[in-house]
Parts: sequence; structure tokens; C-alpha cells
Amino acid sequence: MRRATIADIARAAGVSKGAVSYALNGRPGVSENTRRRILAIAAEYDWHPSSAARALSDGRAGALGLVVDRPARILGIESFFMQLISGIESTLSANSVGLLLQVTVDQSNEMEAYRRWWAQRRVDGVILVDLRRDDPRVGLMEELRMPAVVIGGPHGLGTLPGVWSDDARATTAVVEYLAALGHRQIARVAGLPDLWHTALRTRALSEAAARLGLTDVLTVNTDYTGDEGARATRALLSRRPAPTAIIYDNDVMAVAAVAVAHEMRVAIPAEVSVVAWDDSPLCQLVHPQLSAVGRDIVGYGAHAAARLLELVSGATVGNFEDAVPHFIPRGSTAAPSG
Amino acid sequence: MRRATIADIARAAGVSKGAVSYALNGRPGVSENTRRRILAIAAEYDWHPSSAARALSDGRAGALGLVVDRPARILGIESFFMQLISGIESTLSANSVGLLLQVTVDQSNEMEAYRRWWAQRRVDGVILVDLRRDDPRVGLMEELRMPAVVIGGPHGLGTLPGVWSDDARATTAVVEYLAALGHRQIARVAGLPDLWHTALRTRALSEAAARLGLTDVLTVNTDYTGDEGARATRALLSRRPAPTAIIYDNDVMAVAAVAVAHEMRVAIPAEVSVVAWDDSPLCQLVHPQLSAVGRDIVGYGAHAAARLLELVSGATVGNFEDAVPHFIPRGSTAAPSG
DNA sequence: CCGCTATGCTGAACCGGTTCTGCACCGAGA
DNA sequence: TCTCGGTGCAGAACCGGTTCAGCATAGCGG
Repeated sequence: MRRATIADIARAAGVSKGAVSYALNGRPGVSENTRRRILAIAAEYDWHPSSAARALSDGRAGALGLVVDRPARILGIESFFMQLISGIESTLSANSVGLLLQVTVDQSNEMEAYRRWWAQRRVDGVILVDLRRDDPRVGLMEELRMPAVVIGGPHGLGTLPGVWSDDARATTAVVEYLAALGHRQIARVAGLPDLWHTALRTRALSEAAARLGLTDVLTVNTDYTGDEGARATRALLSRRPAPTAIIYDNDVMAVAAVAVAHEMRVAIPAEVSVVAWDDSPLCQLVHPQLSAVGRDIVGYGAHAAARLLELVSGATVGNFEDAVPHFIPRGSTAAPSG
Repeated sequence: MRRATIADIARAAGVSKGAVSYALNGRPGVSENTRRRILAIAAEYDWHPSSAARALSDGRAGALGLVVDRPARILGIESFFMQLISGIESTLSANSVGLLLQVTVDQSNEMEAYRRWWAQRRVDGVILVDLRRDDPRVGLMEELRMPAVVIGGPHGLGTLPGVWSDDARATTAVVEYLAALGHRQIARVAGLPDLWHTALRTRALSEAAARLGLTDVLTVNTDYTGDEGARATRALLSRRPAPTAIIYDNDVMAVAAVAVAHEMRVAIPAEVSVVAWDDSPLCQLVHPQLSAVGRDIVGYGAHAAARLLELVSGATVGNFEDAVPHFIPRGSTAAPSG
């Protein structure tokens, strides 16, 4: 069964291609009668516009792009990306725009992917994640004049609009809560130090510590893997005095911490409190269940995609602040026993 | 900076569009000298072919599709899909073919997505995962004459070629190993019962049990979530006699089982052995580390994408058997204490 | 020197849409 | 009755590639 084209419909209806196009796109130029007749025939033929032909003629690709630059090994276990993708998809499929995905192994490949997509007119714009300080992608987008929305940058960067949430405020809230419980030695096992949101949280942590008079607060940087999370946890729990509370920058490392604590016979939460950043079902699967900072990651994706669609259609869009991440207390946080 | 077209290059080189096309595609029809000149100009202009124009003229979309039909909540935590996507991507990006992704909430939406993609000529073919018995997608592909490759079906289904691994043999190996350790009460917390691979493993389990004379072997079906895994585990560990070994159909449920065992003060592996199907970094993050059945999921994706590319280009491709999943003993399996 | 083939290129058609121009026809107003 | 404006449609151009037919020109053998 050959896929019907607009010419088939025109022939069947006894009109010209142009008339069919007007009818199918709901534009003036054809009478109501003709329009109805054409629509009926199109429905009967199960006609859908060829994305290639439409892209060629109106210059729109009808797709947005997302490049994920993480090795497969790490990628799989991080729930962040899948959540994000679901969110993006929910917006895009409602607008029948496609999502093109690419997984790369380093940033130069990532840059190359954007260049290629743009030159090939495969996408109308892209969503950037994992923004770093002095991120070369921002310059690239400006050079190519490629519509782009940044997720989780400070407030968007350069001329690029961003979708962000107030990580600093959430960090402060967590520290204040731990301090109120009586914790004075607080550590944080952070992610990659050159990511913007890592830096933002680190700054918020030290500012809150200073304000609260906590002098024994430190941040350890990792690469987000469970291995490094476990290693950092062992090191922290071996210090004297050991921290009485540890904040982890992702769920995976926090779960690893539970295993390490178990292995070192350190009780959670009696001897050490654990907070995970990015709540995920994983946090409720371990024992004790992890207190966590939750964000609506699906919402992030949905909002970012919506901004990008506006941007692509020529609107000027500003930054969009999503809800502040919220702390969810569970069994892994308590007052220190000392 | 306007994106260069083939006409720009033709003008710059002083030749016709046709000549440029021949030169850029490495076809005969132009002299070596002219070819070199054209290639140099194309490189200078950073020319890449418009995917829309190429798709329109040669009828190829230059993209493959993958629909993932799982709610976001479950999707995030399952490492399977991200691994699979990485694998698919590794093949596709090497062939500069795009991957179009869609996340749907039920199978009717999934079916609709295929229809739309195909009618819109957005993809040249699709990869099907999570095959069910009497899966309507198989018929749809045949009706639309849409190239498709099945991952993890029995041996491909109907006329569709498949990429599969011998889950039955792996299941048998695990059961034999547990039996050799002395286990006689073995349970399995399975995934969705109407998935093909669930059924295959279930059958292999009971056959192996029969052959080994194990009469106390049972399978409990779940929806793959940690919650249901935990619930099933509680139920199993409350039975008398309780199983001395439990096999889980995914990593998430196995991790949940560790927490439940901890909560119920059942020692792993002394009182119950735990085996996870689908090894993932998660399995090494919990204490004790989980013995697991590992598969090369990235390889799955890569192979499936390669078959699909062949299929799209007109080759007849048969089924492809990937390596048999292999058992990785870690700290969660041991001889029963009784 | 002539015809023949190969080579190297041009020009045009085509893929399936969108959009612009222009023409025929209609009813209304002078 | 003649014009005028609007409606409803046809026809063609265009988007950026690919591909085919055709036409010089060069090189070759006889």
C-alpha cells in the first residue's frame, strides 16, 4: 500500500495540489464544500504529510535534538536522563515534533553532532544539559544561530534562555534542617566540579555554613559514579571526627553510601545521616529509605521543550524558573547521637 | 551565516548542480580535478546535505525509530533502556543515521506512533522491544511493510528478524548452579507475565527444576517495579519453608530485596541467596554485592541497529543470536545454611 | 582523416509539500 | 450594461538534493 501524497488526493478530488494544501492546513482559499470533500478523501487515504517535503518547503525540520554526553556505563543507572527525556517527549509528541537523540563519548563529538544536525537541517533547535563553566556549546549555538534552551544553567547563559530551579535555596534549606537537628560536621559528596549546578550548590553550602557558624563543612568532588561515591564515603567515615551528615549529589552515590555504611558498621541514621539529591524510586528501595531532595525532572524536560518550541517559532523567550527542589525527610536523617 | 546548498557550491565552482552531486557522493561522472576542487569548496563552506532534501529525493528518511512504552516513573530507574539506546546510537552515528525516540504511555499510543512515523516518512524502520505474546505490533509492521527488528523476542516473530540471546540456557545454568550449592527451594520474582522473555525464562525454570528433581520451585509475576519486588520478597520470605534462593528478573527488584531482607533480619547469603537478572552497576553498590546474570545490552542495541540498517537497504536478514547471558557470582549467593 | 566510444559535464525532471500569481466567475452597485 | 471587488480555484515556482538523457569534446583505432 503506497503512502498517499497530496497529488493523489488532488486527483481523487479533481482539484489542484494547491487547493488540497489549503484545505488540509485549514487556510482560506477553498470553499467549505471543497474543504470537506478533500478532508474526507485525505482521511480515507490515511494521509499524513511527508516530513521531508514539508521540511524542505518551509525550512523547518519538525524535530528537536538532545545530545547526551555520558558513557553508557554511567548513563544507564542515572535516572535523570530518562526522566528528562520523558518530559521532553510529552511536550513534543503533543505538538507532533520529533526528538532526535544522540549519545556521545566526549564533548568534541557532542559539538560535532550539533554542527552536523544544524548543517543537515535535521533539527530546529536543541536542549543543552550538564552545563559547564565556560561551556563552549554556548558560543557554538550563538555562532550557528541555532535555537537552544539550557537546562540547569545558572539563569540561562549568554543569549540562551534557560530552565532552572533554585538549587542554592534548596541547598540552604537542607543545611539549615541538618543544623537544626544538631549536626555540625556536614560533608557533601558532589558531582563533577566544573558543572554549573555543582558549583552553585557548593557555594550555597559554604555560605549557609558560614551563616550558621558551622566550621567543619567540606565538599568532595566525584564523577557521579557509585564507585567514587563509595570511595568518598569510606574516606569521610574514616576521618576523626567523622561527619555526622553527608549530602550526596545523586541518588546512585547515596545508595552506594548505604552499602559502605553497612560494610563499616556505621548505623544510618544513628551515626551518620544521609541525604540524596534527586529523589528517585531507588531512594525508597534501600534500607533505611533515603531522605532526599526531589525535583520534578519530567517537568523540567517538558518546560524546556515548550520554551524551545516557542523560541523556534520566533518568539523571544526569557528564563523560566521551575519549582524549588523540595526536601523529603525519610529514615536516613536524624539528630546526631553524640 | 546561511547554510550552504549544493547550488552555492556549483556557482562557486562554476559547474552545474549535477556535477557537484556526483563529486560529493563519490560517483563517476566528474574528473578527478573537478572533484577535488568541488570537495575543497564544500569543505570550505562546511557543507552538509540537507536531510530533508535528500530524504525527499531518494525516499530515505535517514533515521530509525525507537518507541519506549513505559511510564516515566519506571523508565528512569531501569538501566536497560539507556544501555540499549547507547548501543543503538553507536551503530547509527557511525552511519550518520539519526535515532528518533518516542515515549508513550500505552500500546495504542505506541501503535499510533509507528503509523504516524511511517506515513510521515520520518523513519526508515523501527526497533521493537518488550515483545509480548500475540504482540499486535508484529502484524502492524507487516501491514505497513515497515522494516523492523525485534529485540529479545523468541527468535524474531512472523517475518520480522530478531536479535536475541538464549535466556533459557542462562536460566538453566543459574538453576543448576544453585542446585549444586544445595538449594532445593528456589523462587523467582519475574517481570510482566505476558512478555515473551518472561515466559521463556519461566518455562526454562520449570523444565530445569523437573530435570533436577526440585519440587519446590515457584515463580511470582510482578511489574518490574521495586515496590512489587519488595512486596513479593516479603511474601516469599514469610513462607514456611521459605525459599533459600530467589532469582529476580531485574536489578531494581533485587536491590529492593536486599532492603527487605535487612528489614526482616534475614541474612544474605546465609539464609537466602539472591540472583539479579541484568547485571548493572547497581548490583555492585549494595551490600552484599549481588550475584547477577549479565548481558551485553549495549551490544544488543548495536547489533539490532546494524540488522535494521541492512534490512532497510534491502537485504534479507535472518535472526541474530547474541552471546548467552553469563552468570557472575558475587557475595549474594552461597550454600544454604540448613 | 573519419567514425566510434568514453569521458565530463549541462540541463531538466523529480521527490511532496507550500505559497504566490493570475484567471474565471459571481453578485452587487452605478 | 458595465465595472468593480471578492471568492475559489489552477498553475507554476520553489525548497535542496538525486538522477537521467543528451551533448560536446577528446582520444583512439583503422
